[in-house]
Amino acid sequence: MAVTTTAQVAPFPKSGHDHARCRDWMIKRAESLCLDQGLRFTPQRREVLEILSTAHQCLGAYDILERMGHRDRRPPPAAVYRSLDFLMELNLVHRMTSRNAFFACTRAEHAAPIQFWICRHCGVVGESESTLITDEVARLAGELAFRPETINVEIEGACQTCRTP
Amino acid sequence: MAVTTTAQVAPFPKSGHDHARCRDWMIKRAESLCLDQGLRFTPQRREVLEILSTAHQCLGAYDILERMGHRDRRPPPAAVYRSLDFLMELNLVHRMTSRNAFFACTRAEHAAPIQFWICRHCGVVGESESTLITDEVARLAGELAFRPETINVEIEGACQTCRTP
DNA sequence: CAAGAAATTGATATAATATATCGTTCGGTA
DNA sequence: TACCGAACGATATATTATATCAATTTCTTG
Ligand SMILES: [Zn+2]
Ligand SMILES: [Zn+2]
Ligand SMILES: [Zn+2]
Ligand SMILES: [Zn+2]
Repeated sequence: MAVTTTAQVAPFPKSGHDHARCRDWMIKRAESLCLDQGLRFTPQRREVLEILSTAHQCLGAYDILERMGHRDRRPPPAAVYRSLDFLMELNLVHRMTSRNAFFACTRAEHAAPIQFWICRHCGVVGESESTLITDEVARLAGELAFRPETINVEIEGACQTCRTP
Repeated sequence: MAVTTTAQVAPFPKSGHDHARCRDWMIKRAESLCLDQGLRFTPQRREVLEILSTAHQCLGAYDILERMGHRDRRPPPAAVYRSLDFLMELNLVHRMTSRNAFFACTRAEHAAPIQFWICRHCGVVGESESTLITDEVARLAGELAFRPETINVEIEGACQTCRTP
């Protein structure tokens, strides 16, 4: 495969965009993905993904929990983690390790390892997919005689919306 | 400043190297750094750094705690976190967010943001300093209209020692 | 449909990580 | 010595995550 030096950049979510549309798209994608793989997109898993995709930002597991089940009939913590594990396995949800938080993936495909961008002010998360970074990690790994298995890149800062009031 | 496409790579700690020598070097560096800046390198802070630099791998805050004070007279959790905060402020210690763990920095200077490499088997941590990755992050940030403030790159995998038994 | 297997969820408890608060001690300085 | 601020001790609590086992639901097969 050819190694390109250009990166494909995912759009950072716009400030005025329609969250409901995002959410519907992500839910439909989850449905078809599960259908294809013979997996069950249960109501609980759906609810977790709906909450994350509507929020469109990082949420902690207990933040998600608080929004589930309409006060009564709230599931135990383990249920949230189980749903999150399921969704992360399918790359429908990612974990932001620097915040112990989770967010819904906005990309159609994951061709390569991705980079996460999170705004400190509004908590909105963007994703990019730079092959250049991936290639450089591979090159460094060679020098270090290290075999990489997972690559985690998280950049915190300020998004455009929060810088231009 | 010129932008180079080569990266400066820190040595990954060798399997047979002398931990005591590492530790002594790190302690001396901390001493001189605190002296320069008029900061106090107290016995508690020293003990935390000694533990981390001797271990030469990621340790959780409570792992560090267990090794402090010789069973009796063990400080409370907050004390460890206070020392870690102090040491991280000086870049003498880094936090591995994907593991909620801490390790002693092995570099003399931090010219640029660094990348962390951690072996899943032995827990040993290496650091690299790739300007290429930093530059690419800056370029992506421009496209995303994002202002980066912290860049966290963590690569998990297998080190050479653990792959060649 | 009935029975059994497998996956999912509920319920409870607990582990692991991190912070808040406040009073005391320690170090340097006037 | 008296003072001030940094550091520490003590206690409590918050936050994040997992373990275990029983109950329920769903799927499979006869
Ligand atoms: Zn994604
Ligand atoms: Zn923002
Ligand atoms: Zn370092
Ligand atoms: Zn190793």
